[in-house]
Amino acid sequence: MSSDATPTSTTAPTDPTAGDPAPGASRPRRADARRNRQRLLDVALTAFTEQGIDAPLDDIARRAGVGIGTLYRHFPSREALVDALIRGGVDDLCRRSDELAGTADPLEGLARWLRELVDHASRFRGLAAAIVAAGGRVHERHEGALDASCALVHGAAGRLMGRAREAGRLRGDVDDADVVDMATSVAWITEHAPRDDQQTDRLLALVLDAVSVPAAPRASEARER
Amino acid sequence: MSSDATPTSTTAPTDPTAGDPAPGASRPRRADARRNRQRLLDVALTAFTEQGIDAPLDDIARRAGVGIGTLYRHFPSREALVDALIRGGVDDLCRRSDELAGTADPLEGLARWLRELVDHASRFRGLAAAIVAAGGRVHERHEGALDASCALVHGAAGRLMGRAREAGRLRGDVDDADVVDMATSVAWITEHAPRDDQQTDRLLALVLDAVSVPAAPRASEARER
DNA sequence: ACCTGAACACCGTTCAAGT
DNA sequence: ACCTGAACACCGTTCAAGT
Repeated sequence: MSSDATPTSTTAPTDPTAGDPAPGASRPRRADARRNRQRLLDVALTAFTEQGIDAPLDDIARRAGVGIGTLYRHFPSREALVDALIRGGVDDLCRRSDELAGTADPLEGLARWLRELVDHASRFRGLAAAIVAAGGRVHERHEGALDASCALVHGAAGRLMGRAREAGRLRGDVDDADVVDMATSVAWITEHAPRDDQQTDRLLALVLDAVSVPAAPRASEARER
Repeated sequence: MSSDATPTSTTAPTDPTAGDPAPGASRPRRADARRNRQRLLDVALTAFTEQGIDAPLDDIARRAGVGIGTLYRHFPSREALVDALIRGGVDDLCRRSDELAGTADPLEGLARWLRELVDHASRFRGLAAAIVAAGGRVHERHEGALDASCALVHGAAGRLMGRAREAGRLRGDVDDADVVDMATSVAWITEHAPRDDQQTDRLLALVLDAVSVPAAPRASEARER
């Protein structure tokens, strides 16, 4: 409760992507390093929330009371810092995907989840763009720090979409990644061109409408021509 | 033919927004100023095409053979430079809107135009984001240099959408600006996360599908409940 | 093992001095 | 009326020197 947004547990022993060294086992850090890392995360969260994802890094280091070199030691790129901040939210989205897989109406499950994805991508200015960029950079050598989180999100989305498709409620010809991109771009639009309060819901409803199949009219055959 | 992309005629006497001084009449410039301005535009077009909309301005000035101050004198902001470059394309879009208003199927006219809008917004990296940002910044005091172009685009889109709506082919509850934003975000997605060649068409088809009403089934009444 | 901050690079923007 | 470029500000990133 002290900080309502502890982004990552500082030592997640089974974090699949945290370890640069022996994968899987993130060795214990020195006490001051742990403290510095956590301070940086706390300050960065505030800075990104206030100023967006491009907030100056030296500001963050200074406000956290560490040298700029320490920031770079813990987070070799801005993206790595962003990833550490959103990792908790990504985990939440994965969990929610499993929960919502139990929804009676599979399309409603997908709809709710996409809405949570949009909220997630709206956490700070610039995040939606970073997410989409990570999604479109799978084949590069310099792997982005957000790639793993991005893959998790796409996986979670895919599970719900597979279910909706099996139930005949999702169009067979839509690309799963397209749906994730479109939903993320709803967050991006709302961020750059906020027009009114219903905008996010309206746009998301449009996306869902476009990719879904109406509830079966008679449960037998429904020729669509 | 010397430069296949002369972005603006250097002295458009009736350009509605070019004149900072007496509106409407852009006074004749000195010969060297005209030349410098045109050189800057030529170089900027190349630079933006190659490196995206964030290409360094001093590079552009140097390659154009002028001092950086000259660039700023002609284009007080990066956006002003971008606007000058796309103004021709915006005019084209407005003309095309009028032409396509003659299409037999009003929905197809809209579809074609939106496809051209996407191509326009894809001209250089970063442009789609700039367009959406301009569209969402109408109420600010520091008016963006792209605002006028953006308004023209929205106007052109609105004409085609009004026509489609009158013909009963566009859903009554969709916001015109939403459609423009969604189409532009298609360009943005393709730019950041290019997955395959059909992506743009696929995404745009989704958007159209979401906002359109299927061709009237029997021409009489079609209760939607 | 970790921290520090000076040093460098890069880019945007202004403005005094010129023609 | 227009051009120039030095000067300043700002930010990212590295790395030698420390503990």
